[in-house]
Amino acid sequence: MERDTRQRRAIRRVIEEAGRPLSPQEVLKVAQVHSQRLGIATVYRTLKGLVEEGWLAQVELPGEPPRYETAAKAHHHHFQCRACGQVYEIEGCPQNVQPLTPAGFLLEGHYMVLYGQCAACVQAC
Amino acid sequence: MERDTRQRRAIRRVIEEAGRPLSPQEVLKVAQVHSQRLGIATVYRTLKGLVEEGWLAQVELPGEPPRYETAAKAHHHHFQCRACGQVYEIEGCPQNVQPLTPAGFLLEGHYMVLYGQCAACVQAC
DNA sequence: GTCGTTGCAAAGCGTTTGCAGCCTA
DNA sequence: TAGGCTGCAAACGCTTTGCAACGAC
Repeated sequence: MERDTRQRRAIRRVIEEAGRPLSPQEVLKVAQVHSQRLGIATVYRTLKGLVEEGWLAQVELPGEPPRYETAAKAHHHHFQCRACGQVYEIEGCPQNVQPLTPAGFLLEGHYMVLYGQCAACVQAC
Repeated sequence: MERDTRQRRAIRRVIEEAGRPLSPQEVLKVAQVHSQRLGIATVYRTLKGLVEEGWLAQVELPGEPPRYETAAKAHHHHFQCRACGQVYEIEGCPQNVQPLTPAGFLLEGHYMVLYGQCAACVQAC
C-alpha cells in the first residue's frame, strides 16, 4: 500500500463516510461513483491491504460475507436487523463472560451479535 | 427425507457420536468409514434436509464454514480454541444483553462466541 | 415397480491470482 | 523511468444442481 491512487482514495472515502460495516460488493458499488472502471479484484486487494495496515477492521457475522469498518474504534459489538439485514454498531459489552469459560480453558476474547429489528423496521411494521 | 438409507444412517450416527459441531468435510470424512462411496453432495443434501426437519442445528462461527450439531440441546454458546481450531459447547449465557440494545430497537436474540485456548492446548503450551 | 435418493460431473458464486499495460512518485 | 498498481480473465475452493443409475418400500 505504498502509492496513493484514485481507486484507494475512493475506497477509503466510501468506508469512512458509511458509518457502518460494508461488504466488498457494497464498497465496489459505491466507490464506482468516484472511480468508474474500478474492478472487484482491486476492492478485495485494497481491503486486504488496509486490514494488514491496521486501518480497517474485518467484521465477520455468522453466515454473512465479511464486512469492513475503520479500525479507529473502541471495542464494540454489532446488531443485525433481521428485516433489512443492515448491521449497526452497539456500545457496551456483557460483563459476565469469564464465568462461562470451562474449567482449564483460557479466555482471550469474545464476540457477540444481537439480532432483532432496527428502529426503522419496528416503525414500518 | 422420507427414506432411511445407509448414507443417512451414517451421517446421523457420525453427528450424534461427535458431541461437538462438525463441518460438512468432517462429516464426510468420518461417515465414509460406514459408507465408503459416500459423496460430498449427499452430505450437503442430507445436512440441509436434517436442518429443515429440525433434527440438526447449524452453527455459524465468524469466518468459518458452517458446522452442524444435533438440535435437541438447550440454548447455549460456543468456545473456539485459537490453537487447535476445535469448537466446544459452553453452558450459560450473558445476563445483561438487553441493556445494550439501542433505543427503539427490538431485541429478538443473540449470538456469542468465546475465543481462547482449550484445556488441552493450555497444557501443551 | 415406483420414485425418492445417490454419485458423479458440471455449474455457481464469492474470492484470489496471473499478467500485460498503466500511472504514481 | 521504475516498479507498484489496476483491470481483465482465468483459477480456486466450497456449495449446489442436473441427470442417469440405484435401491428402499
